[in-house]
Amino acid sequence: MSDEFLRGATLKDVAELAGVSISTASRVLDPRSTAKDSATSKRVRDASETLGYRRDHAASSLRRQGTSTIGVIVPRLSDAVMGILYEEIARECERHDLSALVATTQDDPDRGRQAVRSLLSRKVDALILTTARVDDGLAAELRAEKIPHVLALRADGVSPSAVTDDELGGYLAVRHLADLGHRRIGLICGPLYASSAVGRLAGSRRAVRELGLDDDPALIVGEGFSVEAGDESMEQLLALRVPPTAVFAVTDHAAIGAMAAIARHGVSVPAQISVVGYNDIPLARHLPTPLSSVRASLDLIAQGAVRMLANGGREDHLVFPPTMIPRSTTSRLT
Amino acid sequence: MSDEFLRGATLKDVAELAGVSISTASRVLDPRSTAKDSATSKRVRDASETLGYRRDHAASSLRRQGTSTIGVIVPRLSDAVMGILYEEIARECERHDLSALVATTQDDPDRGRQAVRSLLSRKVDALILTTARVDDGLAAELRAEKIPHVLALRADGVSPSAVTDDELGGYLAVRHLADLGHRRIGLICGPLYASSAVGRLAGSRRAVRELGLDDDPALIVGEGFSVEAGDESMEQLLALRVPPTAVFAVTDHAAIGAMAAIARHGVSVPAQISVVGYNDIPLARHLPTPLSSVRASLDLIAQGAVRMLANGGREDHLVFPPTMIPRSTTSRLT
DNA sequence: CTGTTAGCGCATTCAA
DNA sequence: TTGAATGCGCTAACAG
Repeated sequence: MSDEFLRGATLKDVAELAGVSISTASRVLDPRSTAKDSATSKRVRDASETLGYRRDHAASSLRRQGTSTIGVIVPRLSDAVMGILYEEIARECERHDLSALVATTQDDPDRGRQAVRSLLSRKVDALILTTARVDDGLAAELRAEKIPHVLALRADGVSPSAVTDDELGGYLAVRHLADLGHRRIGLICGPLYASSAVGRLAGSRRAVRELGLDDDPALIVGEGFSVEAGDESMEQLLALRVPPTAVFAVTDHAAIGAMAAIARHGVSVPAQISVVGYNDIPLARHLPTPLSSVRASLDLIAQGAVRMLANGGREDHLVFPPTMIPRSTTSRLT
Repeated sequence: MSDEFLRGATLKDVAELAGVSISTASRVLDPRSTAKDSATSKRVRDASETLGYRRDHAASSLRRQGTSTIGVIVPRLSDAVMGILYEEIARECERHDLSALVATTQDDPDRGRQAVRSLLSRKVDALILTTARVDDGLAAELRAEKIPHVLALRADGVSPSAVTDDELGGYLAVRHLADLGHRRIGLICGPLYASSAVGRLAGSRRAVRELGLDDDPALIVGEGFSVEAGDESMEQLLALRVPPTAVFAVTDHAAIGAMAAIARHGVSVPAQISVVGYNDIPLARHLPTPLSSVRASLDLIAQGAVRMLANGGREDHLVFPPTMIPRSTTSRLT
């Protein structure tokens, strides 16, 4: 084929082949306009086709201000929750004729700023951050610089956000365990820089108080979302003089880690210890012992976040109610 | 602050504030040149700092041909293996002063082409695909159009690639089970459009033949990488008149699904059925029953793929040897 | 509806 | 070392 294939055909090439001016070609090929079926229009499209023309995204977005793409910042992609959330966001973007760009931060505030810079340098129209920290003013800076953004999954109470009602989720989890007769419930918490972790803890604490459960500070452990964190935290709980009969973990991964620790100690789930996770990732229902979990609708969060950006409207703070999904890791205290 | 913060300061703004020409500012701020400490140089950097200048990636890459970014195509990001692999790729890109852009395909060839177009339209310098299919000529098309690319994880035997020795991995898995005395081993396969799945199957078949194991076609089932696929496949295996005493699953996720099915049938792992997975994802060692798995070095694959692109060299076909990691889901046949 | 013209922000010639 | 000028590929005025 011609070299156009190599370095990519330009609008000029297409225009020449179709025998029209560059601007006509540009107009015909404009994805926003509906396809006309005039003769010239067809010639241009044919030319574009045979040359394998691809609009230069850089040049295009340089000219018109705005790229129709939104930047997404996540702590990591190796975490199923974040992977799923990002996919949902990308999917929703597509529906709005937007594209998505990701950057990861490893939950490091510095890398968070770096990610913002990098995405902004790619001229994204707006940002979705899933990395908001209560101890870091990144969102405030974005507000100060008037950079359109939405917080997802984790909020800061100020910037527009789409989250699940983590407080309610935490409450439901402990409530479920209490309904099964458990009075001594371990809480495996996430990092307190994440509003989601804080909310889940607050909710479970409320349940403990309201229901008059065993309120022992030693039952509150952990500060990570990961399998490893859950594993270690559970070890602490099992080392207690009086271990809990049930555990609520801040994420499904932490719950899985907790179950690993429990298994190592020769204790059985749910016969001796009940476990509840959070997020209801697809894996949860397919574990050897299907995991009871609080379902957070990542799809709704994603849709909400993208829509707030797309509509430009002020829907401000979306909060979706979670649902307790009982499975096989929770049972009545005997 | 000034409006520069809003729409982003340009090189012109920086130059004016520093009292130099645009080209001088451009040169000083060129990330490739080492930082000079002349007076002007410092003034420019200060100006850039106070204005919060961010180079316009679009304009920059429009001018010089090339964006120093590579496009990565994965089937999905909700799969831990792909998430991890992408993160490793992004990390390695950073080391080479490159950036990475992802696109997902859901393992759909059409969306694969779409992803290529989209990435190419963003003028990536090269592509890494983890979605190569033996039944689809996408890689061949890239070769025809002379688009620099490397296949990772899955290869087509022609385009440059970085993979693990899947054949060997499959062999090692079955070999491990045979060493434990198992003679009737179930094979939960992946989709045969993926070279990785084909290789693992071939390797396990070789082991079956070489070691004179029970060679029953009914023992070969499945065609998916997912938890669900593993679950369903295991159901088939358990429905056999004479079920296997051990199972090798094409991925850890499939293995987890298999264990879920096994548990539902009240059968125990590894006492009654041994299970081996593939990839050794972080989760594997943290399962209630730690999963025996064949470790594939995703980091090496990622590094290899990026380096082949960065060095531009012809390292062609990198194959990394996998390692069998025995844990608690496999035990001697009693 | 079409073509002409003028930049978008930047990197790189070329002269000084 | 610096600055003036040019154009990357494209879209948006504008005028016909």
